[in-house]
Amino acid sequence: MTDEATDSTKRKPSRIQQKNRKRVLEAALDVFSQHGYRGATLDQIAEAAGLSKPNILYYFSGKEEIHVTLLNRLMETWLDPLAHLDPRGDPMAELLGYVRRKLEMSRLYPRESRLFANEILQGAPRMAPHLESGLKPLFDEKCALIQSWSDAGRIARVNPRHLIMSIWATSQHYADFEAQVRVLEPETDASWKAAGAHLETMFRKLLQP
Amino acid sequence: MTDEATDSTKRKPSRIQQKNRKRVLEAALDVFSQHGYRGATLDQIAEAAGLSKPNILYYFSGKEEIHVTLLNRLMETWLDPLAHLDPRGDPMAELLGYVRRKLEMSRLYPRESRLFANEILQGAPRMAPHLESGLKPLFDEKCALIQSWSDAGRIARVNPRHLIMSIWATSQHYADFEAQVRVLEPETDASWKAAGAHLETMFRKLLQP
DNA sequence: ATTATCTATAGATCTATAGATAATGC
DNA sequence: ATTATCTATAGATCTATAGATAATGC
Repeated sequence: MTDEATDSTKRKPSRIQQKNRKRVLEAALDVFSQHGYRGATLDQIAEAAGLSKPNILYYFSGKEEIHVTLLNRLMETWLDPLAHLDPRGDPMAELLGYVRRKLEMSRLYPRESRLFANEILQGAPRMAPHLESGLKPLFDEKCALIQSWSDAGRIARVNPRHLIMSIWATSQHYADFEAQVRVLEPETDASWKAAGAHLETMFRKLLQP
Repeated sequence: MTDEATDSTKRKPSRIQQKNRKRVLEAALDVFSQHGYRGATLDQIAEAAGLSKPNILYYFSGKEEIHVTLLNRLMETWLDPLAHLDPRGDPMAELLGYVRRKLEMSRLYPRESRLFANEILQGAPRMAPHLESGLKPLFDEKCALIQSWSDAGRIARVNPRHLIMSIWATSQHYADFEAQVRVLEPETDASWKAAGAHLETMFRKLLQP
């Protein structure tokens, strides 16, 4: 037998397979992050990907599979900064570093941030399981870590859950509400710098023992 | 002449007109806030309003008019807490009061919060003019006020624009990301209390001169 | 031989309107 | 007489598939 033992229906993806699947996902990220799941159409994705609509459905079984694939891929990237909160590091440095990395992700990956925001905003219909299985355990673990730092007096007394949520809220705001930020503070570059300084000050003061 | 001088095509709305328009708007708030503009359908709105679909279009000229009407109405309510930031009050009390009122609005009007979030997230296609004409002047005015408080040493040195955005981000997070908050912190009542305490502490520390 | 792409279109879903009928207010 | 509601449906938009044709890899 020459099959790969795991699944006889699966063939190794060709070069073109891989490349075109990536193009579709890249285009879909654009479209889904801007219009949400239902607001996005295969036509828009096809146009953005430079492929025909039926051709897209040759690579993915349907609209939903594209969306789910994106969400699954992003989950990991998205949790990465939190996962790197190091129990052995200096608490203040670790937490401020986390804030910085999180803001950096908003700056560099605003589409990813908006894709998630859209999904959560609409009740997380396709991501609820992932939140339970992926996010929650990590969240609980890091809350315990922060709690231990707080108990040991290495940072101020603070509610770990709401601390983390505040970090998410403030950093993601700049990506998710970009259309509003742009109106209120048109100087983009300066704005990101000022945001970083502001968040560092805010969380430093909050956490100072 | 017996017409009302302003617009001869307009008649005073009947009792039923007013009541049914309200029912439609109430239902539409439900549906739009959950699915976004394109994700919402007139069928869903009609169902939620308990009216037939053509009947809804008897009261509104189309889907877009319903959405725009909602956004226009909400803008005022939404800006109200910021508008009440009083130059004559005690700076710290005013700002912490603002935080408290803003969080309260998230708790009491999560659908309104999500309606706005959806609109902004998708680039504010139907609200950009309102942001410029309604939000921006008020925002600039209050930023100047906060700056003057900061300059006078009555609160700590702080970037007013990013302070306000942080207040928005943290308070609205609890409404907009409710689906996620629910997973991570299932005890709803306790969560709102803890959120209030957390935000008060955070902004008090930030603003303490 | 297998993989990739295209044209054409089925079938579902949605917004909106036409036109008839019922309810309401003088 | 005017206002409100209903049935039926036009016309647009969308997802997905069928089936033929072209390109690629042994």
